Amino acid sequence: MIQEKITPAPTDSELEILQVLWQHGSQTVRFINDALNDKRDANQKEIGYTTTLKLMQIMLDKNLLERDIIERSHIYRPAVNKKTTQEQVLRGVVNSAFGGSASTLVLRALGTGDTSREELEKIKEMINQMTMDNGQWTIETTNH
Amino acid sequence: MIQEKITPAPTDSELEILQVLWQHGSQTVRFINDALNDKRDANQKEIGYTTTLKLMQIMLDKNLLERDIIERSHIYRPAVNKKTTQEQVLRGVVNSAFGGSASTLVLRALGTGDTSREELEKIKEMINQMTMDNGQWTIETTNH
DNA sequence: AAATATTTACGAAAAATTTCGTAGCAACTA
DNA sequence: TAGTTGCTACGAAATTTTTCGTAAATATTT
Repeated sequence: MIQEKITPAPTDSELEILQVLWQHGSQTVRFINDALNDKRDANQKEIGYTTTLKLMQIMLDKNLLERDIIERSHIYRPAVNKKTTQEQVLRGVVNSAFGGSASTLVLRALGTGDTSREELEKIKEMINQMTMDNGQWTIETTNH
Repeated sequence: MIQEKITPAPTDSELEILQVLWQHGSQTVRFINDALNDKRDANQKEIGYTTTLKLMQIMLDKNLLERDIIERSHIYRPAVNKKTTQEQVLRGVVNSAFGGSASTLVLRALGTGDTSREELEKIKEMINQMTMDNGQWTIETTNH
């Protein structure tokens, strides 16, 4: 489960596109653009179609996306792994805002109150199951 | 412990400066600039003094910093709370990379293996101590 | 067939962020 | 005092990220 090539960390807009693809699978530019605009506040200006298109072409170039051409329409899919990318983003945040301390980030995240009781239980259980394998904590990854 | 004014989320460079100030207290531009360069990789180009100066002047303007003038030298201090700011950053990341799910972020952060056994224990204990107060999880905040 | 609509390519503008050069002022040094 | 050093102010360049306009190709509709 290693990232094949080294890809630059996605920008914020790129992450939004990746999220839609991770959630909905391979899709057209049109679908992505609609999805992005749907979840926008109504007061915000819509993202133009060509804006999303251009962004996705750039991502193709950066190897963040791949695509198939079907009937003149391009179907894009993520070229990067969700988990790996999230970890990459997290590393960046831990360094830029938490002085390198992942546990401080966790404490802070738990403290925001956005976590439900069931999720807290899940997290506790996960901590219990974590094991030290060759110098690294590992855990049987379930799907999240 | 509420942020006095609404300040825009700090940029990455701004966060690095804030971290130095949170850690070392009020300091001069010179001190900050040295600190930033110290923790840089040797292969990277040094950050120029005026670069840091300008950034801090911008931050002053944005109300991210305040300053005193002592003997012609300016002493800067954070104008934003560390915890509040970290939560603000976290909210952004949760939305941009984790589809709004704080618990997924926590799971991911715990899974990176950057957390020591003691820290995991601390986190477990914290989860146990968390209580539901008027619809929000809260915890007696110790210092982190 | 003509008009309309959809789609991609792509240069370039716009916006946001980071970096630096220069000037000016005060203090210290030789 | 002349020269050097260290500081701030600030415009502007450089870079990165985001957005859009226009053109070209192909399909769809009337």
